[in-house]
Amino acid sequence: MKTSTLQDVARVAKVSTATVSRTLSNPDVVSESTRRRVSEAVKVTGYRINRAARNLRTQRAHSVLVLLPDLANPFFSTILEGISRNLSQQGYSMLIASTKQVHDSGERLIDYLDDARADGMIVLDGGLEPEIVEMLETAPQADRILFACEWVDGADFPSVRCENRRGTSAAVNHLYDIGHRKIAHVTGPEGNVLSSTRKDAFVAEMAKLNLALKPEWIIAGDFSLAAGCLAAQTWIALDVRPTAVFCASDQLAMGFIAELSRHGIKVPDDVSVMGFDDIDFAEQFIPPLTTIRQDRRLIGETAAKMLLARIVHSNDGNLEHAAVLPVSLVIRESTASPT
Amino acid sequence: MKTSTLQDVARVAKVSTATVSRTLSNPDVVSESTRRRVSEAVKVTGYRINRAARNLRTQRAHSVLVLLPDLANPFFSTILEGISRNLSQQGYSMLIASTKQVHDSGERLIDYLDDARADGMIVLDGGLEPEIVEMLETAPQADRILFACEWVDGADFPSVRCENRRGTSAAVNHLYDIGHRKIAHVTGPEGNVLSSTRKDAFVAEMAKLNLALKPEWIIAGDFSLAAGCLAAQTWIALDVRPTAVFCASDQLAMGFIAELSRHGIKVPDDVSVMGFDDIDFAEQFIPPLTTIRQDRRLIGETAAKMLLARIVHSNDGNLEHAAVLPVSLVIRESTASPT
DNA sequence: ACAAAATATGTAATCGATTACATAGGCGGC
DNA sequence: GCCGCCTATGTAATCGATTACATATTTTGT
Repeated sequence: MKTSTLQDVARVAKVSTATVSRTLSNPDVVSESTRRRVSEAVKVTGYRINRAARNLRTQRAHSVLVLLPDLANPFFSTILEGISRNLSQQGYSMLIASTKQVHDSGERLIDYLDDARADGMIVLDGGLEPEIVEMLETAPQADRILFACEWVDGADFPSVRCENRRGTSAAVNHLYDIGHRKIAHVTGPEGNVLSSTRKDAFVAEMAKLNLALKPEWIIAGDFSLAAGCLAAQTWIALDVRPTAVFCASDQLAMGFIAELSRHGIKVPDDVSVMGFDDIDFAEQFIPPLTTIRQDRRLIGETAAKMLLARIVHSNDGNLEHAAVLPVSLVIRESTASPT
Repeated sequence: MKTSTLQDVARVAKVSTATVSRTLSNPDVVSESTRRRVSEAVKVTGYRINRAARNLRTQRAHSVLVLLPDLANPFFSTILEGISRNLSQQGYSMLIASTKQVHDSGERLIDYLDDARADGMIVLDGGLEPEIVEMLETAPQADRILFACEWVDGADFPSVRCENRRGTSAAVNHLYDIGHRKIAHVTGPEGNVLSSTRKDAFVAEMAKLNLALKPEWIIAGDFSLAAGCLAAQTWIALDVRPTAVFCASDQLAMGFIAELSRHGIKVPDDVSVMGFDDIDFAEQFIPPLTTIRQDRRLIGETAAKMLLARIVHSNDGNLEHAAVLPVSLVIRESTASPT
């Protein structure tokens, strides 16, 4: 049973292929009666559009590439869900690749756009190497690239972000409000925009509250559980231990707490610990994690919406260039007043 | 700057498009000198193949759809990484969709294959509704559908699985070996093949060891953290509390332990708890989780390899139909001898 | 009632790569 | 020197949908 084509439908409905095509993509311009005949013929033949043919003719791939730093990182799955939901509503498919892998395989990122595999690209990785960013910026398809969550300083791509500064300041203020005066910060990876944004905001907020901040209270990490463990060891070794720790990610916070617990140090009794992100597990962690919540599904949906707008009205000047999404403080049990 | 086509390359190299195409896809049949001229012309023109055109002509999408039960579930990300790695090596792209979403949007799953969007499908969801399974089975493209991790009882799709029975028996034996005689089991969701396979294996192993097994020691769950919490409440309420609990997933085990901890019950001091999967977080959990490890990346790679073999040699009878991948017992700190 | 406009449909070119078939040239064998 | 074979390349049809343009038909305005 070969799949049937527009021709087959046309034959059955006794009209031209042009009419069938119009009926399907722009029903208003055909008469009621033909519309019915064609619909009937579509049903009879079991016609399915051949996307390769349409893509060739329309010069559209009807799909979008989503680029992750690392597929195995669960942080991104909810974002993907948001993206996917929005794309599929509009008849677009979602391609996934990881920057690591693309890089390893020697493929050029821009190829996905160049070779008509994807109409646009959502990049969830602000850590692309400068020469790759340069390549993306100068590519003719640069206006169909959008950054989400992370971004690249100095490059002018449209982007979706969350309120990193406000989230950081809310975190510091929460700790301040419940009585902490010595607060440490575990950062994300060196060179990452989120890391530096949150670190800068942290320093600024501490200054604003007139809190002392020793250099060694800023502990370098990299968003991972493992880095959180290391950071805990660093904290343990401090002469003066801050009574509260604001971590740049929930995973860091969990690793931090896990390591403390191995040393018999209790959270929040002995030290308060906060994360950032509100990943699914944060609520189930022991203790449940106080954190800054990002609506990851919304980030995904917004990114998809903005990118599709650019793909569809590529020449329109009135396109939103940056969306900043709200975050919120979620107080659970990993923070408490110092004793 | 329009992107250049085969025609452009042909013009520059002063050969026909046929020769250019051959040079690119089958260099052996063209002479050394033309090969050089064409390569040069490709470089000069910056030629990139147009995949839509090739896909149309070759009747291949050069992409594979991966279907998840739920995009937001982190269990799958490493599997995806394995799939993606293997696909991109072979020049294939990875499309992602979730069964939930496809279902909600009223799309038919088979459409992805029908309309030339994807050449094959890797399904990570054994819980598809019977009418959907029926549709997939009877579709002409049924031989390009492969199940991984989960499968559907009664349907005869090629599949990649892990040794669920052996893993379960290893778990029970570990608990037995360290001295437990009363062992409970928290199951996965009703109707899921993994749930029933593991439950049956659990019952069988208990019998083999001549251990008593009260019906209420089999607690219904659904792989989630939340279900683990509920199961803990059930366990707490038991007249006779088993001294060890084997959970059908790591998330269950974590929820279980988290809830116990809220009731002041210590793991492994008061009860031993095991999971299944060895998700990334298991090692960092407090206490680090004893579990059965599945190599999720290998599952993904194997699935991709098997599916591609079917896509490329669709008529070959010698195709592997089922791969069963090894699991291993990982002993950490959530299990100990009963006191 | 007739020109003009609006509506409905058909004809055929087109998107860009692949490939069956045709052809040309080179070479060896007899 | 002729035939056949092999190699390298070109010609042109093809995949299936879209759409500019042409044409036929109906409606509208005066």
